[in-house]
Amino acid sequence: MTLSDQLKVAVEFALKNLFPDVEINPAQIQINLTKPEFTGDYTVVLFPFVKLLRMKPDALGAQLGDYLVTNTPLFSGYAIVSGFLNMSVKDSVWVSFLTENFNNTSFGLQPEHENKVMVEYSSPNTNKPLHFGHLRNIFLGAAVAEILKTTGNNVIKANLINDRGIHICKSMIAWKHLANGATPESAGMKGDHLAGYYYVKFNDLLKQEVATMVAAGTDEKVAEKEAPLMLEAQEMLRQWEAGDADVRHLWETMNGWVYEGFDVTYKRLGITFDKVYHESNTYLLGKKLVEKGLEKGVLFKKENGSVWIDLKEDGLDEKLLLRGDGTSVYITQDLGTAELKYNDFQLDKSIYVIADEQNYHMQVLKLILKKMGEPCADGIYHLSYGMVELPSGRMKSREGTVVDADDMVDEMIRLSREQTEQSGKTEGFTAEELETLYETIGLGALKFYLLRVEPKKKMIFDPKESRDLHGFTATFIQYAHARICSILRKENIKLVPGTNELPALIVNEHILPLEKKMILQLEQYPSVLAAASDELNPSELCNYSFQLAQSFNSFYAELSIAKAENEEKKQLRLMMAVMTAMVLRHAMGLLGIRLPEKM
RNA sequence: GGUCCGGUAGCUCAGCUGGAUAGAGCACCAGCCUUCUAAGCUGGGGGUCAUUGGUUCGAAUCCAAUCCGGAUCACCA
Repeated sequence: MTLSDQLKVAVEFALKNLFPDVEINPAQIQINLTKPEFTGDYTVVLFPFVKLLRMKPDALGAQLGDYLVTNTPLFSGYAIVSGFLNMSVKDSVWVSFLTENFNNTSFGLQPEHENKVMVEYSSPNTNKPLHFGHLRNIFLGAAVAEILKTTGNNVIKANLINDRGIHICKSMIAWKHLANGATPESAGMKGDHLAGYYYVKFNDLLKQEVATMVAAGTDEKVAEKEAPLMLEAQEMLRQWEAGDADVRHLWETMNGWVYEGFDVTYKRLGITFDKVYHESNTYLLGKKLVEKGLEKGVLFKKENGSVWIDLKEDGLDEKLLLRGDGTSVYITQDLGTAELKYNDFQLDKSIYVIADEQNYHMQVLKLILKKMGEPCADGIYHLSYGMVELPSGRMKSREGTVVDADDMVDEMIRLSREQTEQSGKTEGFTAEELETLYETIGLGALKFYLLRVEPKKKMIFDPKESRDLHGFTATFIQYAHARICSILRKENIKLVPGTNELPALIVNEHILPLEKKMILQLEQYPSVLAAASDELNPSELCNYSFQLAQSFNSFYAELSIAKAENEEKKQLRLMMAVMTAMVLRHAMGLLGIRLPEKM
């Protein structure tokens, strides 16, 4: 239990004892951190009780303060400032918190339980390489999965690969027409980039066809639907669903290239999955569900054979679930996948990390499953995040403004190399260690940049700002960690969790403000973790870690650890340093960001 | 038009289950390397928390209306 929680319980108990006749609602007890400009550590807000008890704030504060100081072992004193009761925590409490926890590898973690949660993220299409928008998705999903584990959940990380559909057929057709049998090897390209190249080519050719038809007098909308290439793509999709051997063969070959390309990128990003789903395997399940829905009368058929659901009662519209020609649409396969996931793992919760442009789609998906009485419906949760935009506006593949994921990673690593070399800090590393360091810094900066903003907010990716390795960045946190490691090296302390040996001590000295600020922040970590998990919000860990590193840097500039005033102080500060490094490592580790020991 | 999301410093963002004088980073200005790593530290300027009204001891935070920006409402995925 955190100190803040302990104080809350103590206040509740105190009020009950002091005023046994008055009913007090525990939810009204408000504990804040005391603002730095006042004396004290935690603040009890007195106003809610002033009215209830018909007492003046000062009188109430004095009674409550006296009670807490006398009847709990936590506080050394209190001060009342305009309706706020500021409690000062005993130095000995801070010291024992440190001694008990500085080396505790499960600090902040909650016990495991049976709750099964699937987090689906990444979910690429196999017609083009990963781009910058995918990176926000991937980092967010991976981080949320790790964060959920800290609160004891049994987490399954899943990737759903969108490997079928008309868009896939488009790159296949362009490849057939133009590639002359090119392979990733012969073209010297990553497989995903090769497929993406032909996807773009298809759209170029289609545009030409449409332009020709419009010039010949065809209506533009009609031309877009009836251009020969478009008809060819639709025909290919039908052949694919019918299992045509040639089409399937080409499809398998090209998808194989794309997977090889994705694997390279995932590996580089440090991203893994426990389970990979392919929509080519799930869309038929979706079709079966649609049939079931028809039998149940939840769905209905129109004259041309297309299948729909009526959601007007729920304030939505009619929604298409199966085309007139019997082929699936986007939501058909999603229905199947939802059911499959649930049956595979008996999920309590199924989290979809998907951009907010699909809020409506996800709302409809959940509603349809619910109406059909599928048990998987209740656990579906859409973790909706805002799109990544450029300062000039939205990224569009057709306009070539999409930032490629592989290029972005290269650029960040190149940048960290450049800045490390500029600062002349390359001594004492082997060439191999330097490469690792550049990757750690570059990738860390990229992940942090994308995770530091609250997920639901749309974010602007400013290439200039993202190049900055100062301030609110992973680099700042990595640097603080490297400084701690440097100190510990000199003191011959190895930073291996659970093995740090420092003498337990009783410090009689006064804890200085800079010291207390750090210990107080360390004490917050469990509640920060819990909040990040509750809200599925990794940015809380970014904010917290940055503030902790900031406090350490201030502390570091003012007070020496190695040359502390006496041995007791030195041990105390070493414990603080060890614990800070461990907490930073843990928090950043959840985000997939490594902290170097030297930089 | 309906629904959903956002609007806080020049820029990017915290703060939003109501609490003290609204915080960071970047940028700008002035200092700090003979002391554990200056990718750092210290200080400074910079705000009508979109607007208006309401709720109350107290509103950036809650409610209502309005304005601005975005997403979405396809036999695309």
